[in-house]
Amino acid sequence: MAAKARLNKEALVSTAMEIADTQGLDAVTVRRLAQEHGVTPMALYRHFTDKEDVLDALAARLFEQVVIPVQDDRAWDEQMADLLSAFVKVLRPHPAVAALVVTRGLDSEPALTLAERALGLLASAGFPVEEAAGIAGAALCSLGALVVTEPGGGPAAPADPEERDAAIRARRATLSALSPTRYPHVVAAAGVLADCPNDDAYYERGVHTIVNGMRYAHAH
Amino acid sequence: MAAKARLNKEALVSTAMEIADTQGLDAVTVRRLAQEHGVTPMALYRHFTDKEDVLDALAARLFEQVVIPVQDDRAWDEQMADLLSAFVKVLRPHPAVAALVVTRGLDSEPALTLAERALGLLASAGFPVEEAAGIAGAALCSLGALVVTEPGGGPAAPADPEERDAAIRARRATLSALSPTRYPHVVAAAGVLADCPNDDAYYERGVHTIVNGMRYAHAH
DNA sequence: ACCTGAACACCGTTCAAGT
DNA sequence: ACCTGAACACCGTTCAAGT
Repeated sequence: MAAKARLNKEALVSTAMEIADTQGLDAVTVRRLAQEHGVTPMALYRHFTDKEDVLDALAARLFEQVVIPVQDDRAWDEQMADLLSAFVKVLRPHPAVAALVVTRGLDSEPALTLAERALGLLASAGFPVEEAAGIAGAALCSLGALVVTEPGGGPAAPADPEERDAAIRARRATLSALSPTRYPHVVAAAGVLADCPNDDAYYERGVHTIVNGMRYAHAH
Repeated sequence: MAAKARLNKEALVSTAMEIADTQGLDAVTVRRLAQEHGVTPMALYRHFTDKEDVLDALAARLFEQVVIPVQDDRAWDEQMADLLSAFVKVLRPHPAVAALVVTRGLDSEPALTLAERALGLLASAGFPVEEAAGIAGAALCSLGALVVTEPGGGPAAPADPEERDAAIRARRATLSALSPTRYPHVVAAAGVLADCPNDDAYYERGVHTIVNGMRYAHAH
């Protein structure tokens, strides 16, 4: 990662992504990013106006990677499920960065292409614009929230697998030690709550929950 | 806010909440908190192990305030809607702190009393434990995500109303200026997207979307 | 145009010390 | 037991300067 060519924005975002994935979002630092590229911190300010701008670019990179499924003649809800699944697929490998999606919303240009598609599907279903906007925004943010809670996710992620497992064990122990009379269901679910199995089934359920909520709103 | 009595944990959390609400989450600082109580930064470390611990306490304070509705003999889904509404009611005045709910999950003791109730309702409906745990966690986090996107919400909130309005105007201008051929639906919804009306109806829809997703999963 | 260097006003946190 | 004070290793960002 030594300074080879000229300082490049895309490359900077890429290493920011790597740092976020491995050390958590808090480790993404102007100075750290500069150092990783063998350059002075101030050199970054030629490509970003702010640190905020760096994080915006990081979130935008996520949206860029979404492979938006081609439009076909299936029902709107089936296509919506595919669209949301494509989004989740991109978010899952980057739980720390998913927090940015939740807190920053859909400001970048790549995010808007995704939003455009979601709004289009809702419009084809007959939703009024105001309702569609609220529903689409909520859906995308909720999916972000789903991914953020991935074990070892979040802004201050313990990415070290050993440390991660220790944290999960500690959590399960705390939950199991709760009063079974006051928290019967929490204690019963201690195992699942401590290391909630954020597997394919978990996310499929999340997507289907959201799509079905849309179906419900559609049917009044 | 001068130093009167001895340094008090509850009072510290209260001023942390005020700061978060008015200046955003980033303004919540160990040094700032100490200064506000007329005390040295290190004095806080008698009440909190970490800055993380301060933020955990801040999130916990939110869960404490939730007035959990008393159990009655209505259907599980109606009671669930009330429970989630009670949670949203507490989150709404504190959009910046809601981000902590999303990223930190349900670790505190007050959060677990809320989770216990949600799990109980799902169990009474006949959901298997693993599924119930995933659904309940996702529901609460999603509601947090809904509130975080409140205009002027999020960790770096421009709480100054004048600045907030300026940001909204700027966003609407950007969205309206997009290519209407590439982003027809986004442009059409520019007004709503820029200052999405996070009113009662918006949150009611959010709650109902989630509850109905549960109903769907229940019916397979 | 692109990058450096020194400086400033902040952070969280340590360690040792005071009362 | 509770708090202070000085210090350390970090931040983001400014301004002026170099090539």
